[in-house]
Amino acid sequence: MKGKATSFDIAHYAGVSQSTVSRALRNSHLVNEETRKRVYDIAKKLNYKVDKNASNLRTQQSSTLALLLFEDPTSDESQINPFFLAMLGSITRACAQEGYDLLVSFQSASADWQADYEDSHRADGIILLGYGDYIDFQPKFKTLLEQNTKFVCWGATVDNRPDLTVCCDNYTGGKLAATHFIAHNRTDCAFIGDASDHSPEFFSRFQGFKDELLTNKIKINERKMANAISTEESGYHATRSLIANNIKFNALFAASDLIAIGAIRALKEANIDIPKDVAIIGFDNIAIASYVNPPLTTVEQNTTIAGQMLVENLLKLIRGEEVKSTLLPPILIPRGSS
Amino acid sequence: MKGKATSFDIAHYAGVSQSTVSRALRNSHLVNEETRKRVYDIAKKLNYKVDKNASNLRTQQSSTLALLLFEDPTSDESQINPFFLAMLGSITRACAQEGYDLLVSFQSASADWQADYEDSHRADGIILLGYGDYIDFQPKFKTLLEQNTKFVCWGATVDNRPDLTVCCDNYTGGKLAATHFIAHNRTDCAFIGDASDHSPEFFSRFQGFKDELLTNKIKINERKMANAISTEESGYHATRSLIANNIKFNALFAASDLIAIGAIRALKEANIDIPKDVAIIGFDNIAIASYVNPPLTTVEQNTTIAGQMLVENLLKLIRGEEVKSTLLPPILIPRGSS
DNA sequence: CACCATTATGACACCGGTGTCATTGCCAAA
DNA sequence: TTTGGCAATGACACCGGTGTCATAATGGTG
Repeated sequence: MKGKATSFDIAHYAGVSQSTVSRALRNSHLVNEETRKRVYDIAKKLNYKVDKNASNLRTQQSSTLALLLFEDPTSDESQINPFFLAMLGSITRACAQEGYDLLVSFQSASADWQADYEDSHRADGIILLGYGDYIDFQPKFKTLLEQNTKFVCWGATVDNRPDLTVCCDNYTGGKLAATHFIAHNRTDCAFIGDASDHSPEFFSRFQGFKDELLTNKIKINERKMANAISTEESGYHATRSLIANNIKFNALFAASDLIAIGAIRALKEANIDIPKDVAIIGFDNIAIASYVNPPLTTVEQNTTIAGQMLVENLLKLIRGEEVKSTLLPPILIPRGSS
Repeated sequence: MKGKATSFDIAHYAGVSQSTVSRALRNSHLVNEETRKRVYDIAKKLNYKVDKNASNLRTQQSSTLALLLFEDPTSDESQINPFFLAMLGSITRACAQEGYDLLVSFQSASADWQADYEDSHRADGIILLGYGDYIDFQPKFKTLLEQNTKFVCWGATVDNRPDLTVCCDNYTGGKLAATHFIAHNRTDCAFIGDASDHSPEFFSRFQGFKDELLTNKIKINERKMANAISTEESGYHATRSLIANNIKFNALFAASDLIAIGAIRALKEANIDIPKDVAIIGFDNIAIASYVNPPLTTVEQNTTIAGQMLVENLLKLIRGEEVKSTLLPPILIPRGSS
């Protein structure tokens, strides 16, 4: 046998028509049990597999989802944010569970990625995953909506369409951090992250943090805030600049664990003890968080559930079912750093 | 316009035949420059994308590679081995660079995964990635070879076909660890991993370690060896059992970083100081390694290069080019734990 | 025995491209 | 004027399935 077997080959050996083979293999009730079995056996013997391209072409769907990972353009090329890797893992699992394949692709936010995967019928829908400056995304979201592309995204809000977003309740997460500091009498707070609205997730975390402090009549000094993107390097430098400017604080809320880990490095270098001098709370609960020294107190986002929700909601969209907006509850994980 | 635009729509608007549209969009020199431009403009306006299913069906190839990740069946469901996540990241990048899409899928070693992706024309080739008991794999490798499926794998050797394997030089890596211990006068060595040949990678690491010690007239006591799979938990328990059995050693070589990290936890709990009482070396250099306390000395496998080599070799196989066997050089990264 | 419903199957168009071959128009060489 | 060659394009089969409609065989009923 040269090349791979087709349904015609099976039809030939089974002495039936190709139509019947196709039906038999899809367990149509229209085919005789005995015939079905004969076809199955021959298919197995020939190592036959349905040609997905032909099948997809005819049925106009692919049983495949595409995951587009947007990287922080400034981040180190060789390392991927562990939080997204964890998400990738859970999304892969969720897809497998639902019988879908997953296409994974890295994208830069500025590129022309809109709709490429879905328009070309490579995927039935798209999952967008990334921190970053979501302002770049809004016009592209519009294009996607216009073309009726099925997609969901993590974190970013798409205007007037909360059903397209799966997101941790970052605001409440920020409040949890503040509550924890207050309970431990650490009220001289600093924040490292991005308090502007370029990064809506970091922004919400900060808002929750600030508001909870205010509820307790504590104000956060603007000088005790530094910008950082979600990398260890960035957290390190932001913290160093606070220290260099002789800014004092006894509590530090970092918008992500990577930032927090960078901050720990900077503080240690400056001989500032954690948690005695400064208590630190991060965000995400990436795997590393429990292994750093001291172990990092953090606000957990459950990536397993997040991945499931993204896949589940996207499939609902594809099937035309109603989707409710999804806010995942954060949990504070107290460890040695606070 | 209902539904997505096809090349016939473009042909209609451009006043040419569909054949010409197809040629124009693929930059055939057979089409007039002016026509090409007109077709391009209309395609852009209609947001046209070539239907990959139709295209793949006709050309009998998919510009897609499949990555099958085999998990240690006993490992925690929710966490993925960070080393493989790093590999996944680099493979994704390498694919993108070569203009290939990547299908990612988790598999259990025992399942019927052979050839599914390639036979169904979803992918042109397969990358197999996983630690684990490769004995399960051998019969499946045979099937793949018989069916002329294009594949490469990480770590596992496929009989008589070294060209199908990309692998770190684990033996040399093991020697590096031994050399380092000897240089620091730590000669009372323990090993945690799997010294049997169920796991060829761990086995080679151990062999290299043992042989280098022997070269220096040092023998490793069998009682100072414990089995573990590549998880933190497993490393923790293996180390605890050594301690419980009152086995003494001043150097510990762990077959992977996760094992080493588990070992660190067990040793700390037993108030054994690292590196004063026991020096530790791991293997992989996962991201966490530099953040644990103390920072873990380890033998690095360069995941970026590894991913590139896997993709590159697979593409060569697909194109029918010759592939040489690939052994990647390990590097010892000295840190605080030794 | 005629009639109809039911079951099992075959024939065929179709999905949207790609590749081959035929066709047309035009210009230069014979 | 005829012939040959080239550039540009169109017509059409084909990739390997799926879905629809037509058809054949079977059995039960009046």
